[in-house]
Amino acid sequence: MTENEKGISQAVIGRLPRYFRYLGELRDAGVERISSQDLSELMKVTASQIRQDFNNFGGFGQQGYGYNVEYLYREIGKILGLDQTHNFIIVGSGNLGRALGNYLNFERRGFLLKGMFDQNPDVIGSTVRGVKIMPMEEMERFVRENDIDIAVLTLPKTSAVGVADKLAQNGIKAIWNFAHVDLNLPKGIQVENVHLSDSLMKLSYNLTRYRKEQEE
Amino acid sequence: MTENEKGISQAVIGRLPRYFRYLGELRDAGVERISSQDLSELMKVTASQIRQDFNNFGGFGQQGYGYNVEYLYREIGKILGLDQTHNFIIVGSGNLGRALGNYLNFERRGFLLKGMFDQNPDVIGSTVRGVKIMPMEEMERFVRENDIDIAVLTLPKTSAVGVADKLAQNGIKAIWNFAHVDLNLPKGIQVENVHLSDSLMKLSYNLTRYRKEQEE
DNA sequence: TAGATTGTTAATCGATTAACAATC
DNA sequence: TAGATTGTTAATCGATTAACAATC
Repeated sequence: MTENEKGISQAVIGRLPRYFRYLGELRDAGVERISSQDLSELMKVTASQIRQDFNNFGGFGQQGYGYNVEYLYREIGKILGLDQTHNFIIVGSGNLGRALGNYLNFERRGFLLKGMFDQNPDVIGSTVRGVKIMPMEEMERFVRENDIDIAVLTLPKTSAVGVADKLAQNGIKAIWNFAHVDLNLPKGIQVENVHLSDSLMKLSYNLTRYRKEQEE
Repeated sequence: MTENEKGISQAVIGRLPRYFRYLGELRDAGVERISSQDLSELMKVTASQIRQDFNNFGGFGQQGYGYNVEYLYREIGKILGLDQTHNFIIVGSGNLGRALGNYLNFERRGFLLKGMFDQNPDVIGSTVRGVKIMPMEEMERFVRENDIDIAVLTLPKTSAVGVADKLAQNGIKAIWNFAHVDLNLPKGIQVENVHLSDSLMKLSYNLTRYRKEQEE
């Protein structure tokens, strides 16, 4: 990492996790080094793009040699902030919230589930992987007192905006938003949206379009 | 829709679901017409982009008037293929698979859950919203015999590739892939990836970066 | 008709790809 | 050293924004 990481486009950032995944797999397979050319064939992107992407963060390679897989893997991990731990909570403990709470891989990457919340008395008090589901009323205090960085919003869009505002007021740093609504939070609070139905509609578009083309 | 919808960029397509959502909300709020200017302020994009996007599919507006909300909403729905029904199955009936199976909104958009599959004997035989979870061995036959368009893959990446290949061989048209692996399917089979951990890493990057900037 | 606003062309901006000199 | 491959500049491509004539 260099001093100047500002202004790196979201296009580049969006590709980092995929590089990270491929490099992790190469490392696990015992591969020591790889050239941008070989990686490009594996990942089906251009070698040019790979080199440009990495060079946004400084030089990780060596002329005539390529990239050291282990080193590059770790550096990208650092860029992504995976060398640190982040405490997170899940707000909305329905099916999706509980599914995410059960997903163990997040822990491996340094994301630690500290609490879950819901307003449904039937689920309050039960646990997911040892983490208690608490009533919504306790959320604000909990965020303040437990050094919570990230909140995962898996609740209906009607309540999502209000909850997000409360979280913002209590010092949350980032929101992973699964509610089907755009949140409008103060600059400085990072929001990453996962709009599942949008994703399904995109699939539907491509499916429909392809069919029509076949009919022509 | 015009005859020539080929070559529409994925950038445009990716924005359609968001237009659809805003227009649906406007319609529900009883708004009859809207100008690209007003919509641009609401959605925080440029009016130019809105007009360009819509004009990819032909003219939906009227000079001096703007766009009729109801009409535009329906037209975008059609473009997205939401005027048709699609049968889908869920392969992998763990927490995430069951969460998606319980998500009722898909039904409202014409996506009909016809079957779920798993290899775990503990869940086979149980139901999600009346839909039975069947053993994996029955998947191929089921796809062939029940006019299944879309398969949702919510299973570990180790089995995802093999299952996707089987689905392809049995005539699946589209795959909504939640497994953390890139599928490599014959051209013509649409794939939409939802890589949740990639999304979380992006959030982590932005969070980490913002912090570093503050420290400077 | 006059005013408003689209549809569309032109200008700009940014991202991707190509090329190659630097260097291991 | 010669060969390989990066880092980086330059060229191309595509997407976004601006401008405005067409027209309701």
